[in-house]
Amino acid sequence: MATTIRDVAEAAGVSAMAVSKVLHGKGANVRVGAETAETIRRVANELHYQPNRLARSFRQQKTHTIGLVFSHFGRIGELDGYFAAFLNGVMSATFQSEYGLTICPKLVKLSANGVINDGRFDGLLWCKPDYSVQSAESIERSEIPIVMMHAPANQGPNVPRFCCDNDLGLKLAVEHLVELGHKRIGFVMDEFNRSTAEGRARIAGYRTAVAESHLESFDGDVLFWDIDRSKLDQMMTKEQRPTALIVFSERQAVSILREAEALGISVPEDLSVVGFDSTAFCDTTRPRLTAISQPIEQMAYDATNVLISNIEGNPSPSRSFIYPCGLDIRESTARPRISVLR
Amino acid sequence: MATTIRDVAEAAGVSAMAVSKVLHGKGANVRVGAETAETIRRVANELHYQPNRLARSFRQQKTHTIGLVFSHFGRIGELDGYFAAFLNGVMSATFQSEYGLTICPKLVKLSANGVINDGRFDGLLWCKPDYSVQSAESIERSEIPIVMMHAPANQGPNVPRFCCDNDLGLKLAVEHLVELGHKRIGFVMDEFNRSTAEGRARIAGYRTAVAESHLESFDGDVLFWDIDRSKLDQMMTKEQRPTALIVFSERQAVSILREAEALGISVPEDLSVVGFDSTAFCDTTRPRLTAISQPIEQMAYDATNVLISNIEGNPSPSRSFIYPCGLDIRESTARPRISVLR
DNA sequence: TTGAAAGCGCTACCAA
DNA sequence: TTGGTAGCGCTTTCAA
Repeated sequence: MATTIRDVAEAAGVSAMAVSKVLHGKGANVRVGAETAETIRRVANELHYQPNRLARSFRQQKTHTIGLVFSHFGRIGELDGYFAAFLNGVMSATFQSEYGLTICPKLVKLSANGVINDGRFDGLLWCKPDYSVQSAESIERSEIPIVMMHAPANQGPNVPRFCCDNDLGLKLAVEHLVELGHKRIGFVMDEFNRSTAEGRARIAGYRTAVAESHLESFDGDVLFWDIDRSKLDQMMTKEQRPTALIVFSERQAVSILREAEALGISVPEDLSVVGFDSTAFCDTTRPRLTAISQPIEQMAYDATNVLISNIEGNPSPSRSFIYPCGLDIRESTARPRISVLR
Repeated sequence: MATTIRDVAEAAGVSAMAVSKVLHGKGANVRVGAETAETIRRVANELHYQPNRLARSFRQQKTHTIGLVFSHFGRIGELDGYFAAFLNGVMSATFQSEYGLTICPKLVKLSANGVINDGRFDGLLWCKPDYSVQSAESIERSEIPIVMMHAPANQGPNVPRFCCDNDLGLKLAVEHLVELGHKRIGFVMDEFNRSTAEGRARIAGYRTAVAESHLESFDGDVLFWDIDRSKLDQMMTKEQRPTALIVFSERQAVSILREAEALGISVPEDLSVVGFDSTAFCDTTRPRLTAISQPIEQMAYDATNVLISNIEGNPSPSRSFIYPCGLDIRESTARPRISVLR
């Protein structure tokens, strides 16, 4: 069995309290002389004493661990920089403050119910939340701080939320394309994100931007693409086809690039493509991908730090943190061919 | 304060034991009638009873959590598929068995000492281990199972270890290049991995493969590149320059591709490049990257499952699990230009 | 079929 | 300057 604080105390001829004080600085009133302290440290070392973190956490009601919750936790994409950037931000903040980071299974089913108040975490970072009633209730009843990533400002429970300015991002993308001479600009996303808060926010941003640029909307301007891959082909063979597509994510944008290649549509000559989440990855595609940027790592870093502040009793007012989007122009966008413009 | 098992017991007019039995099946000797059980469940529900996992873990000495240790935990690469594949394997195994997964700070400094026996984890997955004496001692003294990833077979502590067949991988790469007509093949890696077990294994594999193919070794055949970027330029402007480079990782291979582009060296015409870790990412580079493959996700999945088996008392014999490498030929390798062959 | 008691390892609180 | 006591929430063990 592992050496306990009592073993050390006994061997050093002192009380358990003295050991706790010397090794962990606990026990505000307790004072220990320099010699005694030295003995305690020596004995602890000799016995290979290892403080039991579980017992300490239990006693102190403080685990120094943050839980990471994804509303849908499938696979991590190998093909985009999003998760890496996100995790880099989260890890750098948690590790700076010497917290641990735990990723839990089954968070979907539980709607985080089982995780919010089970004592394991000092706080929860919730990424891409859904807004089921059940979740909202759990969150309201939470005894630990919660912070949300990619949660639009004006819905859901009242916790700090971090989000990029989707409207701005889409506006920049549409304006860039319009400047190049595009008149028919489509938006492509996967079926899943149709029900996501972020998905809806981006569709809305797209429609607003298109309207503000006085472009005509057209049939199938928002394409849900992952179910039926032939849709893209159908769309592109129409007489009046879009000359540019804005795509929900890097990953999906790459799929579009490949699909276009397979269909003999050359990017950017026959079709301009804009992605979302401009990471280093966009420089590796061919052609290099023009993309809307959001400062993912910074957002994750800030969100985690706000969470930690809240945990440590410096509450930030529960409010929304909105980050501006940018547009990184690379090679996948260009003037449309005249022939296509009709 | 949170509802405890005693609150429930009191409200239901039974003992705490009865509640524990009904809600968690604990207490082998305890029996509870169907009606009483129903009452208990109802009351627990009404009071929003949430079992305290910390207390349970503490009592049972079982946390249902696995610790993830990296010998050097800097940033996750956004530009390669390695980490995503690794984490996908680990997560899918942990979550299937309903374990949690914790990533800890400061693992470098502590050499995992502080983490091995502090009660937080049921087992440890150690990735890319170094072999300091300190680490070895900690591991020997560990009271929980440990499994190692990317640990060569015949060195370090006696725990299950998972590794790819680096010799085979390098052999395949060299043979492929020799078949294409290459005579001078270099190996490129970063300074850090020089001291890594895996780094040394790959250098050794490279040298063996080159020798077996009866190629002459040459000055600077193993290039440590990240410190001094001009080295590549120097090497490529030599009269007798390598016509092909095998690179330690995807990420570094991409850097080489870019550097070559910047220097006006065209790949694969003037220089063939082979990477290590063939993930989907290699299809997105330009030119698409020929790469040595190892089944990262499968290895991570298997390693995690072996760890869980060990935790749950079905020890696998502590032995090495070696996975074969393959070679995925894409576009970054070709016959060398005659002019270069001299 | 049920309950009481004891204690996991540690630290807040109170007493000396 | 030091130590004892009690108890965090739960479950193991023993008694009824």
